[in-house]
Amino acid sequence: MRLSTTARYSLRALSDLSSSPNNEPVSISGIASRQNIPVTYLEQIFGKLRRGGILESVRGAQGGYMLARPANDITISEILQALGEPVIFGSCQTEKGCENAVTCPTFNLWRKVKGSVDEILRTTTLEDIADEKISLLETQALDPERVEAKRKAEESKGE
Amino acid sequence: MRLSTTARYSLRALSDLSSSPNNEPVSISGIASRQNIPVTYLEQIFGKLRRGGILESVRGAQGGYMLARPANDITISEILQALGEPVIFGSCQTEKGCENAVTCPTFNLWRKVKGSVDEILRTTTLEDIADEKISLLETQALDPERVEAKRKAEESKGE
DNA sequence: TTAATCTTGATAAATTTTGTCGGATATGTT
DNA sequence: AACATATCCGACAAAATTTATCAAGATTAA
Repeated sequence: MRLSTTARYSLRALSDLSSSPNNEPVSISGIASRQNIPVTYLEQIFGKLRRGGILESVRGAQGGYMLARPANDITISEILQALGEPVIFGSCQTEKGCENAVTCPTFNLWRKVKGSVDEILRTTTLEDIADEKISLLETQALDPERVEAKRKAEESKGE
Repeated sequence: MRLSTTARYSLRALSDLSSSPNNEPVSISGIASRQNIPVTYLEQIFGKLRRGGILESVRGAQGGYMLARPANDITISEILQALGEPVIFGSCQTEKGCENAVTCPTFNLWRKVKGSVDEILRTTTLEDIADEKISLLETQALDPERVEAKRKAEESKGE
């Protein structure tokens, strides 16, 4: 269960893009060199993002890319969707689905996990990550080590 | 962002294993044929699970595998860990980590997502999935389509 | 002893991801 | 018009990962 580098490149590139002055197209080569991403690879990615309605482009000299909408109106979920990187945990969750979902013991588990992840991705916008608006408290509350420590504390209390 | 078939095979196989009468070792070939998993592949997987403390084995004729602990004491998180399938979303979350986590705009996002997923995997046991104990209500509340529908309903209400 | 079964390591096949290349098209600037 | 800067597109290549197979060995019940 991991995130592709395509997705990571994309978020970094979009973050870079959205932190530059608006209304002016930004060239791929600039972003690529600042973010240390292969130019030709980023071209492909931006193509997808454009076709997916995340970016708009201006061709020709002084051209480049810009956000199709304000950063606070673009969710991470949309970005991943435009990249064709669906969040899938069970085979139940592929396009064609899985005929034996009813009897599959893991169906509900993956449904729950996917729902939880989707919830976060759908409520986080590009602006949030560009401005690092995600509350540190919020992330700490979910920090595995802290949760584990808390669990153990309660466990030993109950004994 | 997807789950490997190794992980899916494993959960199905373990689910099969834990639903058979205790104390008796179950052969790989039996599980493989019931669950339609390549025998030799399942051998590899069970090897990892044994070394990871999830399974115990009995060699020789009438031998096979059995759970090293009660099913309600084995979490999904542990299983994935034994398989060497860490839940990783940012490069920040690899073993070696990522030196620029402090300035990385996506660090907090992936930390939050990972925390949320880990929380579920850590609190769900093998028994839960074998018995399908995960509440249907719980999964429906997180169903993407329902959440989306709800969101839209509230949106149009507010206009 | 024999048959069943796990154990291990190497390797092969398949698939996916990541990255490259060549050329086409568009457009501002000189 | 000529040129420089860019996006655009499809095919391809390289690398990595996942999935699967194979062969030979070790263990043990019957």
